[in-house]
Amino acid sequence: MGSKERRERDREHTRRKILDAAREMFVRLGYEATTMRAIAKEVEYTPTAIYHHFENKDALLTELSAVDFRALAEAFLRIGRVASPLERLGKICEAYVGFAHANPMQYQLMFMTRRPPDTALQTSLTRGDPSEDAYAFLRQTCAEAIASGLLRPEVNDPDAMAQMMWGAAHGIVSLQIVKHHDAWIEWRDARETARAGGEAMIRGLLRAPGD
Amino acid sequence: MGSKERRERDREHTRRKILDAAREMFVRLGYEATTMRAIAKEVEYTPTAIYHHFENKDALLTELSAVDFRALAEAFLRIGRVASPLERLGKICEAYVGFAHANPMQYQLMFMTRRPPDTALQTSLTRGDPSEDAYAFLRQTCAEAIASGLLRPEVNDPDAMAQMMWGAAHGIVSLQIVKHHDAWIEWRDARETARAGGEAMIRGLLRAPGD
DNA sequence: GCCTTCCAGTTAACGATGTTAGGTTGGCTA
DNA sequence: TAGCCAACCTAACATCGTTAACTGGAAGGC
Repeated sequence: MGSKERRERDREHTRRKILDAAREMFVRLGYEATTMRAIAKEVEYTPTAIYHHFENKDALLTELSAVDFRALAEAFLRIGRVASPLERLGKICEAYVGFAHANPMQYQLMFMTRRPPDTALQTSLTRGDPSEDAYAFLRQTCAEAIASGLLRPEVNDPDAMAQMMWGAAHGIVSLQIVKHHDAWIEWRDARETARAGGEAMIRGLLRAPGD
Repeated sequence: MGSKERRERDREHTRRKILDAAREMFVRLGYEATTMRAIAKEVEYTPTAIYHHFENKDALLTELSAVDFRALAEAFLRIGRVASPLERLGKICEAYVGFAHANPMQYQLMFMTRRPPDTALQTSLTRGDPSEDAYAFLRQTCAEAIASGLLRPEVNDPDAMAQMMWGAAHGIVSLQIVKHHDAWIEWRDARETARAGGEAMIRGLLRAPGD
């Protein structure tokens, strides 16, 4: 006995090896440029062996992305609940841009690539739970900011506000990921730009003083 | 005589046909999904014939993108110079998001796809000239806004400000292009979100009243 | 202890892709 | 009229993701 467990462990082991190799190559070369054959060679298997562990190339990406989404949500969770919603919003922006800066390729796969509509991601991640879903965390913070009464009366929709804040941060980092080679633009540091942009946007949402 | 001109006209004609077919299919199916063979079939040529008019598939995309970049710059030019820089900034934001909304696939190819560092785009478009370069137009408007003295003293860098504004608009529209299928987010209308976000950001850059 | 079953992994192949080498043809120029 | 050149074609190459069919050896039942 115990053999079944060992088999299962072995299977999990090679599965892990494939996943690790795929991650490394996706990050280094990009998704399109890494080949199933190259991944197989890296882990010293035949290309077809991968298909015994994953449905197809996209499934590799999907599984890796789920890990990254969770990592981002965890980075948000580390911000904690101590600060005021407005302070927290600034820290979320900072953490988000820091994540993108540290993992540009993962970021590209997570937020800059159109995926087929229904991947296994749906089932793998619990949506709406702020501990696993970064958007839910952001949205909740926006809702608290609105509830605090510090914001202008016309900003009363947590989703609209979350999408505004997310968009501002995402736009700044993603433009640089795509275009930072275009030397005809004098690019400023993305983290600094995002910080200033986030601050400006929050300030612009604030109820005018003495109102 | 005149035959040389006719030949040239013919060449330009088939070149145009190829370009048109490629544009239509890129927009309808996306860049990766449209095939040189499919384009060739559409214009009733052999795949190899395309290579007599364009270096490769990427060159098709590059040439089409140059047209789109010019179209965007023209849309900006139509805003004119009448309004105050701050008003103009709002209109730029509106025109930008409108363009993205009207041509999502082109937008994706222009601003959401990493391109090889040096394409022929460099030579085809005059950079820095606001009449052909949308970024230059935006930057100049930011510079005028700064010069107007209405903004906070710490915002004094036209490039940083331009990248902030651009990023905010780009982020909101590009997130929706990539993620609007993810039904677990209650997406708000991108144009409305971008309008409100742009307004908020400009307001947040303003010098505090009575300062 | 033997026989069956299962399964990780293999070999070989399929169809599709972007692209190239090497013709062929038909009109222009000298 | 001879030659040339540009436009286009046929055939093919290397590579891609993926599938069908097999193999070898261990697991499990009798």
